[in-house]
Amino acid sequence: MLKLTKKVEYALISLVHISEQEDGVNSSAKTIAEKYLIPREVLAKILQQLASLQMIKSIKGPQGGYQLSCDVNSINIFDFIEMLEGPVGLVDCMISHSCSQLECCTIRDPLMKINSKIIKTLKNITLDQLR
Amino acid sequence: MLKLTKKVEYALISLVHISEQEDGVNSSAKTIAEKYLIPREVLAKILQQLASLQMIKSIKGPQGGYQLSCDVNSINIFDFIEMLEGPVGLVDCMISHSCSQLECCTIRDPLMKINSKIIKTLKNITLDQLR
DNA sequence: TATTTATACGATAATTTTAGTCGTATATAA
DNA sequence: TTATATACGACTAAAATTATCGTATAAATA
Repeated sequence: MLKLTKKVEYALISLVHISEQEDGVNSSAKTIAEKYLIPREVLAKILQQLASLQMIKSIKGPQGGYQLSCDVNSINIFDFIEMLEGPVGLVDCMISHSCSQLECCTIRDPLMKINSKIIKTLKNITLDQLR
Repeated sequence: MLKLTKKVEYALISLVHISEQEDGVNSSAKTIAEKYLIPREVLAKILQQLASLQMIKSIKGPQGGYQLSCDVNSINIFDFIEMLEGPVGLVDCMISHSCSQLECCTIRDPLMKINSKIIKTLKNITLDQLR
């Protein structure tokens, strides 16, 4: 609980890697996977998702791979996580407004405050700060 | 991801409930389970764990149940979570010092800082603040 | 133009974590 | 003695996460 998924972890590592390449240099899924010991297929899909989110652009064919196509200093970690994983919250009712406890949990309000603080923490860090 | 478990959720709801009872009044697992729509057996075990952690004391037999036996204002949420679920961290290497990425993830240091901030947030809130 | 390298993507499988159930034992109030 | 309640181990189910497989497509280059 309270953990990041491997998907987010792998995505962060990859983005940092890609953002550290010099202009015009491609990073392929294979290269990154081998360097950071990430299963190739898993990483491939994550990079595809990052590409569809316009964070990186793909170059097909031999010598192909990915290049950065966003400002890593203008994207915060919380937004990044939600782009990859969808809505995030400490408990379901922060996300979906549906509460399995019919009269709704007595602790919702305080949990919302904690939730906000955690989100604030994550929003205050941009991707370039991971480099 | 980044979610509390139902176990923690149920435990918090129960503790708040129990802490709101007048002195000498017992709260049974059945009562709490029914009031908050929590599966009885699941709740029973959580309450047993809270009892073994000395946070509540159990009274067996008819009219039995649980009573508060700790200072809810001296226990913070982070410690509470770890008492119930064990070590908590954004990524495994914050907990076990083992990193599946042999040369260790390039993003470990910045993640540790984020981790610390989240822990600090949780440590700054005591259980009585949920009431 | 055939070959190699690389991305694209859907389907599915395996694993792990979380959540819930069942059965039986024990204590105690009335 | 009976009903009520906790104690606890074993087990099952469900959900989320992680990993694998197969096939298609694009493009560089020999």
